[in-house]
Amino acid sequence: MSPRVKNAAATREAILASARSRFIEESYDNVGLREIAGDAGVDVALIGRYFGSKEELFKEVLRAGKKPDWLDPSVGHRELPAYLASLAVEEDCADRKKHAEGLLIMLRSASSPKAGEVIRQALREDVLEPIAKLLPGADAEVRSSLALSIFFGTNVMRTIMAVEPLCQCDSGSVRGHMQRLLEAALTGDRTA
Amino acid sequence: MSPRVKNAAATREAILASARSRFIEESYDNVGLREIAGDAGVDVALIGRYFGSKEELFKEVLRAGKKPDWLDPSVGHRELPAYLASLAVEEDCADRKKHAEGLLIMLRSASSPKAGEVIRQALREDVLEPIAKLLPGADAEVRSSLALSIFFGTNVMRTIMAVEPLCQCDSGSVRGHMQRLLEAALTGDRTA
DNA sequence: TTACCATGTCAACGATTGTTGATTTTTCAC
DNA sequence: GTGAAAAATCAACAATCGTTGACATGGTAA
Repeated sequence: MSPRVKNAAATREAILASARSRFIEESYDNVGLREIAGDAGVDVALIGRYFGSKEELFKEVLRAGKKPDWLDPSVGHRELPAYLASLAVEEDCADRKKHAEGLLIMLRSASSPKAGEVIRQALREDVLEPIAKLLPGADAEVRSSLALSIFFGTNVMRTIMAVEPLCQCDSGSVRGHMQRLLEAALTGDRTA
Repeated sequence: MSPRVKNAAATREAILASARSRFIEESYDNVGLREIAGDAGVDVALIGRYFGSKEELFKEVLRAGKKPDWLDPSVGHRELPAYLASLAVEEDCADRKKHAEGLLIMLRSASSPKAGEVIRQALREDVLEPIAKLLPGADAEVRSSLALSIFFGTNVMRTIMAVEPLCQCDSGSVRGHMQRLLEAALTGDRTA
């Protein structure tokens, strides 16, 4: 077959985009390099040439999707639950949707030996610590982790387990539930 | 090598036990039949003979681990949060530990195409519906799903993502957090 | 003992995977 | 236009996987 037009930057970007799309919908182990290459309209070997290995491609997908300032510092810790809840169900805002996809990528491939360590580090540095820095109190890290538990838990049920009651639920309702749970997670009060 | 003692029931059980142990600690795709057979001290081919295929072996692991009456009907829906919270951290009670392991198996392999459908069905029939049946109110299924979201979420963070603040946390503390979140999930009140 | 069937082992298949080296094609400077 | 380098393709590798059929071994009833 006749080779495609030559544009290193563009094909690299195409591979990266295809990889991201695949990793959003399937686990690290269940995504083949040939699928990614096929989506990008490129031969498999190019992935090795541009990214070295599958693991490094995955690393690059994570790195390309992250934004250091994703957590708007202007949001006080009081508005954080609503903010994180909207992050989970927002379809309009491209930024939030992209960030939610990034978390979904981590969730999907979390139990893969190859991708696991990369994910754990990215989760710690890019997600957990920024949230914890916004929280007052001593056990900020614990509550930050709990908040992410809420996010991952609902995403497991909705996206991976495809549990109908939570899938068919309208976005507003889901957002309400998540906000309530996030408030319980972030404010460590024991009013009970 | 000289064949082992011949005991069909025992070796079948040994394979099942080894498979369960492996599936608790690794994803469906990352567990090889040769590992399972090795743990059981058995040739790989025996797995095929006794269980047909890897997928059916996995199905059998799930089926063997389930208990129809795991949710004590005597527990009122008021005590349910504490009951489910203890399920997550209990190390003493063998029954609860076993059931928690079963949920962990589902969580670990949830994003595997082969095991996914089996898991979704087992989760619906054996976990979600029993909980929902115990809950009063109209949206019992939704709140049941939310409760399981809490369980899966914290387990993702603690076991799969290995997030330190939640791992090093003492069991009592984790149980307290989970109970608080489960109460928020199960009682759908909007007191805010 | 001897025949027989259940039980267990061995070896290999076909398919798929990530990866690599050689080859071809395009692009661009001279 | 020509040559060299970048870009892309092709072909094949080695490893692993689940699976299967042929073969060997054990227990057991006649």
